[in-house]
Amino acid sequence: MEYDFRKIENKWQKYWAENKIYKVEINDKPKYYVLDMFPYPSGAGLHVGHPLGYIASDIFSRYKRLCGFNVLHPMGYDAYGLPAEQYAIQTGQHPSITTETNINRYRNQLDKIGFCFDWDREVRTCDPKYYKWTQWTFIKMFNSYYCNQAQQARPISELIEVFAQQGTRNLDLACSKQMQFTAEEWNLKNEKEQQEILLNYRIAYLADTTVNWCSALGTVLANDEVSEGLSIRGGYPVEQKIMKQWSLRVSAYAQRLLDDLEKLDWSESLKETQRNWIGRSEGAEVNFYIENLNTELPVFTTRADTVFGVTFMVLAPESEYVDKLTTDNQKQAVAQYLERTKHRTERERIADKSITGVFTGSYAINPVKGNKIPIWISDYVLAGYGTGMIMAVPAHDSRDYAFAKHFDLPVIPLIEGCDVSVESFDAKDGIMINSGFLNGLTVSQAIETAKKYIEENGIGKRKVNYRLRDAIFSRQRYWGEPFPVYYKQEMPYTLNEDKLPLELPEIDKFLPAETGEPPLGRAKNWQTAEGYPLELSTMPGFAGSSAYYLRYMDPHNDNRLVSAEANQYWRNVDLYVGGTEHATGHLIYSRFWNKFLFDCGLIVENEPFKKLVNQGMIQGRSNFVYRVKGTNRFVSLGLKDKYDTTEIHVDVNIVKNDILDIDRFTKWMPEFNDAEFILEDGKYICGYAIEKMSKSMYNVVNPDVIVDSYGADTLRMYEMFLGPIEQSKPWDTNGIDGVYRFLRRFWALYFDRDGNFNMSDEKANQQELKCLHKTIKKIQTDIENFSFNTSVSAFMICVNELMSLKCNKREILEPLVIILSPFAPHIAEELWHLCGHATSVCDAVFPKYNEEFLTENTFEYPVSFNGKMRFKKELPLTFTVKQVEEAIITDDTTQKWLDGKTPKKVIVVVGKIVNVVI
RNA sequence: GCCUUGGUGGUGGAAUUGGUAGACACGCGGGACUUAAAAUCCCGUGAGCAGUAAUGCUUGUGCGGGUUCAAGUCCCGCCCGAGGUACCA
Repeated sequence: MEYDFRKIENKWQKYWAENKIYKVEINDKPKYYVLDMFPYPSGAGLHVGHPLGYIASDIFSRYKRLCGFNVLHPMGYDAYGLPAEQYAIQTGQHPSITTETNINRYRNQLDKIGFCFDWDREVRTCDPKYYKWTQWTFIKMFNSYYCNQAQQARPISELIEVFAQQGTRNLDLACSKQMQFTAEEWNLKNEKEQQEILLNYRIAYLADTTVNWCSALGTVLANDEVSEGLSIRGGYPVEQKIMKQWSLRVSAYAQRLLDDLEKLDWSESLKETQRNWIGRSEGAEVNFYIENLNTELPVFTTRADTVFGVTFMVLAPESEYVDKLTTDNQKQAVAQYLERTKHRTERERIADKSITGVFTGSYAINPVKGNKIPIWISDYVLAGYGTGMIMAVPAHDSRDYAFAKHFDLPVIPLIEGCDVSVESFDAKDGIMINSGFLNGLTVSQAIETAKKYIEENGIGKRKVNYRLRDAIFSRQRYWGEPFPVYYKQEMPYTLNEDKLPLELPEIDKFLPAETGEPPLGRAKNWQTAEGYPLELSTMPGFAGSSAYYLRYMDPHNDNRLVSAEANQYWRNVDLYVGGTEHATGHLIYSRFWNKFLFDCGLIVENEPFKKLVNQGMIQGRSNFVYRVKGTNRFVSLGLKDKYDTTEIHVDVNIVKNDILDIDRFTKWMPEFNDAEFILEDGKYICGYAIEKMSKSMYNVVNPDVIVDSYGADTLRMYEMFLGPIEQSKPWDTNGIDGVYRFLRRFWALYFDRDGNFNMSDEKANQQELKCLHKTIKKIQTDIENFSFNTSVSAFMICVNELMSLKCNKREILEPLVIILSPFAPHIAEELWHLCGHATSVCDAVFPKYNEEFLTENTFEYPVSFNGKMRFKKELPLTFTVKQVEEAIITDDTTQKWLDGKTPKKVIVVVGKIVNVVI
């Protein structure tokens, strides 16, 4: 019987769906949770790169299930997003319709690949039943503060009580800006004033913040949504602007996010990316006395040792101290400078590195040296980092150096023997000079000594700074979760939980309102029953994706985010598979979100994703044809140098193994109808290039096309065979035939010459058993190591061997079906049923290998030695002492190493590798 | 600049973690079957040299050194690619 993959795949996909084979419930087996990053359903549908990670996780899920685990492997959709909204703006079609259509298309494509998802647990972030819990968590965050002493989020009600009793005394709280007040002061404040203060401590808070404003998109963006001054989506310019926005106090969790990375089984590079993003730096906050303000201002430095070399101070243009420090005669110059920097976008600032700045007119006093130093303003200092002001040490910081040279400020070298006439000396080694009590120390000693001095003399304190900022949580868009927030006396209050979900209202147009308000400004009656106005912004994309993994545990629960029982059982994700592009976005937010819920005692695990595997990107492999200029003649790749040609992208779907299907090409586009061809060896060979997979390059390969012509099992195995899962690689169908052939050969093992299903019950011999057990062992270790490309090879070797042995024995072939089933579930299911089983192959048990069949021939040799060696000559399966001796002696290096001694015990494995013992 | 990764045939990629480098697959060459093609199957395939041949020898994992009986793998110094990050004080 022929291997009819269409028939087989349709049959079993239907069977799986109808019988809910992959439905999971809590039971008494051990659990295993495998999660894919859920997709944003874009209009373009899935391309061949998307399923790569899904296939890997599917194989793993199926394998774990065969090993006796109760495997949770759900799927859903990250359904809020900009493309649907932009499409809505252009066409007027409601984003929910676009989203629904796209989801259906995705589902259709996913179903064809034969995944073992439990679709009963599907979630969509735009579903009110789902986002009810996103809003609910937001309310929790609004009603919490972060206690630095306990390193934990706590209810805000607790803080209100403390304020009423002791004010801010003895408190160490995460906040937007340091505040100090007594209980009396607190108690005298009115409701609005108290609410204002509380916003400074809430984990979800509303505040004036410097934000990335993208006017082309009409919304603010988070740091991870901006790269090099351009928005990641769309590539529009982004500028810095101060706006009142919702933020999440992620920075409070910086240290925990950093520390807990240690426990995670993630790739080193991903952890490193997160460490960089969190950006912990240890240093000190040093107070500088400001003469004309009669006050002290702190600056942050990691180089406290260089305090004797401070020759000026620099303030960020956005700093709140700019006004206070500007003296009357500098007012105009400063105003001019601010005007200029304000209108520069982030991108311009990066592109144009010319040095700019202006003197404020004020001076500070060096706390160790007592001299007067001028205070400048420059945009090379960032308002959002440290205190927005720096002490400049031009001799040992290249940026300060450039500034000093440009404005002709003094440079004082602090390290013995360094030459600062042309550039600064940034390295942290050498012996200190010109530095008072630090003279003669090494730099690292000096840093420590200086910090100690600063603390002991009340000049400042040790301080740890983080680069990680709070996440801006408002978006001026329509297609997102509404905030469960209303305003009373201009202060935000959250809705009662029983009002949730607060559903997204209908609006007539999806553009911002004429008033300049976000789109929700167009909604009618967007207010509470009492008539208080509701928040007009919506939440960003990461709101819905931060805790979706919890919702899968208990997706239909309307009373809890997740029941204690379900959470106790499923705990957290054992294996998370997805792209590395989420390293500084989703994967930080999700960890933060999870830790917050953990602090609230709502969930049992403090990290969401134990093990994480990043699948590589699949790039496109474009094909080209070469048109002779000014004609409609096309010349094959090998001959193109003889002509003057233009390179034209050609649809990769009409090219096979770089050979152009001429017939289809002429029909592809009208202009090619009468094309002529200059062939080589009767074929038209196309050129190729590796590029991003995109429509405009005609290199998008749709998985449906592959499934149609080769079947889902071939697609699955081929995607795995392509190379290591973490590696990026171009999609290249050149090898797919090999995998297809393998499956057909595999199929043929189970059928006799006449095409009848045929297995014998005869006992397997040693060789057949070895072949099987070798394969079981290899596949098992490969799956556990996520090395799927080598697994596919192992199957190929196994089948080739069994074919040459003409093996048709049940004892061998039946276990083989089971170990193949994670990779090619359809063909395995068919064969499993043909073997006479009534239940699905996924309920079988992964066979155990027997080491006995794998090792042979242990041989005792009468002399002494220690170490490892190998034979140059291969030994036969059975051999004599003499043969061993000969084998050893023929090997020069071994002989040299033996140095006249003779081994005592020689262990031979499969005639090859030998352990030799003294 | 800093951090993280990689660099192996014509191509994608293997290598039990220090033990016959190039598994498996593609491609290519040769053959069988066929009227023919497709499909299928078999043989060969890193490079170089010698031989009628089985085979033998030399060389070979980005470059240069080192450790070791033995290095793609470990150590030192470079070169190149990919990704992350960057006026972060």
